Amino acid sequence: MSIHPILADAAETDVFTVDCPAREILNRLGSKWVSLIIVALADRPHYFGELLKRIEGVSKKMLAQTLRILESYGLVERESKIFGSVVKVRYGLTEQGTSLVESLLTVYAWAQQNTEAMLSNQEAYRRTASHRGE
Amino acid sequence: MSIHPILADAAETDVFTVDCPAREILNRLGSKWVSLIIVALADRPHYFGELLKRIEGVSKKMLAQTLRILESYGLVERESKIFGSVVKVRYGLTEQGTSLVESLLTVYAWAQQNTEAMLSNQEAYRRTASHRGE
DNA sequence: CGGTATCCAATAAGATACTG
DNA sequence: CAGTATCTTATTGGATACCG
Repeated sequence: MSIHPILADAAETDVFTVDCPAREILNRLGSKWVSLIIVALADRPHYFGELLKRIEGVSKKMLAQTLRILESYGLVERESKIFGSVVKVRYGLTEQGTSLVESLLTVYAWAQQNTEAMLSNQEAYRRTASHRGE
Repeated sequence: MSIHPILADAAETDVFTVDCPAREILNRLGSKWVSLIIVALADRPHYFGELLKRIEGVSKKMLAQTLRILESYGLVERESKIFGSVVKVRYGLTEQGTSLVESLLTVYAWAQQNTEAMLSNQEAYRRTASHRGE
């Protein structure tokens, strides 16, 4: 197998280097809620409350905090809308944010197709237990 | 924009659900070293020491621990080889592990192309500081 | 509704030392 | 060389309460 072109490119802005900025970003994308929020916004913008309900398990704190980070990166944009006396805030992907969706969905699809095999493999691995003193 | 087919599929094994197994896996993949190790193994198998040197910043502990997790999932396989009196252990991707590489590299490529813009956007965002009491 | 502030728990990760 | 064990620190995430 030859070296993948993207991997070859990586040798210049080397992700394997400690001070690679992209490595920082990758770590951010890997945080518990980031990709989930981006994927949740993939089809259309959502209001804060909608996201809170759609993404089970996320707290207001984490949702707000993560949206703030994504906004700072320019992946997500806020829009306040007035409804009578209440203000609702709608979040949507920017063009840059949208450009990430396709890649994330590919990983998601992979996860959905491979999770079962991975988990059963893991169980078999544990039963072997040649690596634990039990 | 219509709902992406993958996202539509997701409605069944719903990633937005708290007990979605794929969500757990996705979180695992997002941990600090997992994707980096898989990408590092993309072109060819590596010995433990090679990985330790290639992936800057990783400690022996984290490398061993993460490799153990990937092995348990069946994404990575170990092979011990005898060289005279010393034993070297070579790690390589399984077929399943290889099937993940392409998706990961797409995200990596995106990160490398967008990191600069994101970081400068973030700096501008901080300067605005309309969200901090300073 | 859409947040913030504060405090606390869980987990991930790092340093260091030791082993076959 | 390729780890493991132990301890400590850093980072994340969650619960709760309060605010405009």
